[in-house]
Amino acid sequence: MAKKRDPDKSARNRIIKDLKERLKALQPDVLRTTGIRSELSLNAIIGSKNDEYLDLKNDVINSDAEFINKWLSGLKKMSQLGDDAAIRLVSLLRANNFFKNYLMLYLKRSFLIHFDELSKKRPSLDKSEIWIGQENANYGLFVTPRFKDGKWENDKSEIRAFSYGYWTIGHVLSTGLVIPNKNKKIEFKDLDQLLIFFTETLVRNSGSQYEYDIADQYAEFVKNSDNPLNIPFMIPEFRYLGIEKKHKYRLDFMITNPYTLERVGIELSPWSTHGYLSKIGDLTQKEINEMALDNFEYEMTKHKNFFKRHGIFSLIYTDSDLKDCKKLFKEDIQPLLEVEQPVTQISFSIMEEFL
DNA sequence: GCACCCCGTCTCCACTCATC
DNA sequence: GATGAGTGGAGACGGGGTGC
Repeated sequence: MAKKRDPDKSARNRIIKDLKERLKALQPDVLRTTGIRSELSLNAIIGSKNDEYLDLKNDVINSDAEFINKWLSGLKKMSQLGDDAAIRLVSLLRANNFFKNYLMLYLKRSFLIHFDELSKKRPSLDKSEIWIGQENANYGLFVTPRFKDGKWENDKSEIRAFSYGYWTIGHVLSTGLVIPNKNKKIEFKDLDQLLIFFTETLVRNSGSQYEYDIADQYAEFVKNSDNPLNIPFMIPEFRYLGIEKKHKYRLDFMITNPYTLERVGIELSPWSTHGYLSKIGDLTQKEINEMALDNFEYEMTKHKNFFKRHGIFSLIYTDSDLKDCKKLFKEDIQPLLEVEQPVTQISFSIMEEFL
């Protein structure tokens, strides 16, 4: 189904069209003077090296000048290292003005075609895979999942082209949740089905009334939103060790800002499960204090480790907060879900009008 | 060393369907 | 009816791995 048109995107496409026409006009001279057989061959000689000259998976690039600069820096570096294809490109660039002009227009066009992918923050490969849930009911959430050699992995080259906001409701609806080491997925036909699975399977299994309550608030919030697909998915039971069967720690919830990729953990920490000491009738005061210290150390180490390994800061809510989960959700969690896309730094409409 | 296969990159083109 | 956004397939090149 076609989406509503974006005037800035239309302007960008008109600029791309103009660049294509200029490239077409230059092509006969480039092919004649370089001896390259065809347009396809010429484009492949330039384009197939993109991933080597720049870091397509991680670099965030906001202008064609920056893209061309990085590309040429990568080309120079590879030619100095003795790469034959790069040496060939450098010699063509230095000796042939037709080729030089073609290359500059080509790179500019390539940047504009892939502007959406290159200008957004993208998750690194190791942060494109999340495992959630309990020991025998765990699921994987990937950006571009594919099953290969008996396990799930991301299709690396497609991570940057992913069209939904990373770790949003739209993301989960599009990829589903994968079953570890089996070529099976839990897929959701619509939003209602996803939210029911979220509250009644993923969260209810945790056995925490507070988590269940917060999950209900979240589901209501998503249902009432004008644009539910763009809302960050509130990831439940985020596993510290990923797919490993024996888990070390889990976070109650984790929210990722789809634009900045900043992660925030939410830990509901009532005294009854995180501090209360049972069966202490025969223990001395010293032994009781040691037990309490162990509990405290465990909790604090968990949050330090989540930050060190996964870059997650955690907000910890105790009994006084949990007395009113509705208030907690509205005041503390909802603002993390109401994220807005930063204004695009380049206005293609302005470029088209004046340049 | 060579041939082959697979994967990852790119562009072009044909197609569908919403919007102008 | 024309145009444009989005998608998927085809075909190009380059690199790495493998087998002979």
